[in-house]
Amino acid sequence: MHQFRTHTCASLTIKDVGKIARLSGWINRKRDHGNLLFIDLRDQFGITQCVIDTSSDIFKIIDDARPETVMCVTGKVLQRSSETINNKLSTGEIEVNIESVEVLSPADLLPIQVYGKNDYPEDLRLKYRYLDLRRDSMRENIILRSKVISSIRQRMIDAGFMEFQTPILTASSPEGARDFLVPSRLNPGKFYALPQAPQIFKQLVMVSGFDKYFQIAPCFRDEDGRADRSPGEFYQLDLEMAFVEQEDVFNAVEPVIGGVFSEFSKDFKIDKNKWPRIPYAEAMLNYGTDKPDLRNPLLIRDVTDSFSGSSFSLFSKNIDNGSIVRAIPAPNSSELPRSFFDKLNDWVREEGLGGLGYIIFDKDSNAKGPIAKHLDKDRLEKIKINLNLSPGDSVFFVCEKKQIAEKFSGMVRDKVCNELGLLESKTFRFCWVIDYPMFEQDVVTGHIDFSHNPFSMPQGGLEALNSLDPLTILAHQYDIVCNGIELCSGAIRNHRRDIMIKAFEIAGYDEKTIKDRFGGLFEAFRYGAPPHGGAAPGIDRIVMLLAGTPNIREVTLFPMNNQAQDLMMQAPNDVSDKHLKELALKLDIKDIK
RNA sequence: GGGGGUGUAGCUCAGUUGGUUAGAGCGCCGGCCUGUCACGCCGGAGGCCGCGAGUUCGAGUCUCGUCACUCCCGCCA
Repeated sequence: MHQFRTHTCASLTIKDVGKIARLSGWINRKRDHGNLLFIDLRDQFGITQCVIDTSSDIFKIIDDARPETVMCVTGKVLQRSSETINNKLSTGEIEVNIESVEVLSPADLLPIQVYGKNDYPEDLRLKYRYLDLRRDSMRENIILRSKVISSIRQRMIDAGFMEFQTPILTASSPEGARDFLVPSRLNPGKFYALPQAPQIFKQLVMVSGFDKYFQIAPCFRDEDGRADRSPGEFYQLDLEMAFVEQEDVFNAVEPVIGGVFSEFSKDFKIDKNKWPRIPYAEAMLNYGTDKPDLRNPLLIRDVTDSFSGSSFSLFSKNIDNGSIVRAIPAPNSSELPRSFFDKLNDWVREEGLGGLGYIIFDKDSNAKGPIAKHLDKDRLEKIKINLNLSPGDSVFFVCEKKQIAEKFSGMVRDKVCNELGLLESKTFRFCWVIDYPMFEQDVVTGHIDFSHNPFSMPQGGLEALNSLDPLTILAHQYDIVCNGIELCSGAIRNHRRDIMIKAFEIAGYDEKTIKDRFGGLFEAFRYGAPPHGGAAPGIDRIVMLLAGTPNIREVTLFPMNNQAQDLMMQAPNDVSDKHLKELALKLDIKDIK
């Protein structure tokens, strides 16, 4: 007989009755009836009830063992009587009568209970992560993550992509987030950086002549965390393809991500059709964000015309000074109490907006509310048509400079949707947001810079850069958004030195800057680079959505806390003077604290 | 770096207007119990009320500061 087990804790069934079985696992739960003792033995796969009574000479060993003790039990598989069957367990029709036992590893008193559904503070859960991971929900999430990654990998391989590894110790990149630095012993005073993404490497893979590349790639960025963003590190499905147009990338990525969501989302609806392609400008108008949640049916409209030159001077004066008015519909809200409108108004004020105008169209389509009387019939009618309003609907107005109006109209759209319960439930709604602007202007300094990343190909190529207002040039740059969450970012890359030089020139950088910052890639483009493009879906966020959790730590094996500390490993940690000396480093922390 | 929330037993939480010995459930320890599977019943241990000042005859409760955790803003090409 095997030293540890003949079966897992989920595998014994009625068919095994009468066999001698050996199981190893953790004591999930003890139920002590004095002369009769039940043990639920647990492993990754399930739970098997084991039973022993006082007549046995090993009773005391088991009676003394604490929950989470690891033990190996051997005994006959017994059929349970009909009234003692437990339908919640796959093994609920049988139990193992313990005839011998070996304690493989005793457990001390537990800082957090494994059994049960209690919540525990996150710092405790992180410190004792191995206990937390034994609990059902964490185990299920981590197994889901493993299956999702395995499925993604298989789908990519089936689609003709090849998986490569790119360096972890690499050069610091001047753009983007702060780098994690690693001192070089052999090159004193110099540092490696951990890659923020394998961006340049994957482009070099294309230049190297490989046609389709992917990698489940760790990415390191030294930025503060959020609920949906680990401080430090996260994983992307990094992919890149040669000789492709934008639609080729979409047609490669859509079935992989859509397929994974179909495979692992139990009772959620998923759009089987081609995902909508929403231009950035359209997203900012209709949804007030470049991360539109399509489960929300409300659409924002521009109603600047309807207020321009009206007797509602608060808005019309602002319009004269360059503000615009955006309107958010609130269907079937005319009968709601006054507090519904006041609360929304109070809320936007707390968020920093001057206030929120609104008009209520009652059941007879009469316009009510503080600003209705300032608008004549034609203006009101125009608003109704513009927003497709019916009697009984209301509409909110944000009057501000474009950027602020977009932001707040988007926030109000979300809020109204939540308040009215309009969010489509149990569904994943995907879209591509396309046609991002290539450049943006700093509001304060007026400086023009890349809006997304400098590697994207401008639409219209060199000619566009030479002839158009930079702020009107779009990039072959795209995101996947699912339920209002940015899942993926990608682009058709700029593979031409002449276009790169021009694009950087517009952003105020000379050729030397390109060489200094992206010398390896820029040099590579001298020797024949294929047109290429790709994308990088975030693995953690995909798993979060599928697991139904808003917190990334729930789908991460060993996460750091918000201060970027690993409470279990106690990282980051002090290092010895010897270690520092070897690296030619001296600490000087007083100026920072 | 800024703002919000939380901090009482190992854990989840209650604690009235500032007033006697700070409570409950889970867990732990002991006892009883041969069919439970959230087993049940009886008993017990366990408290720097995050920490430090202050107001007060008196502070878990009020004020200020500070620390920890968390959420958000900044940041995340």
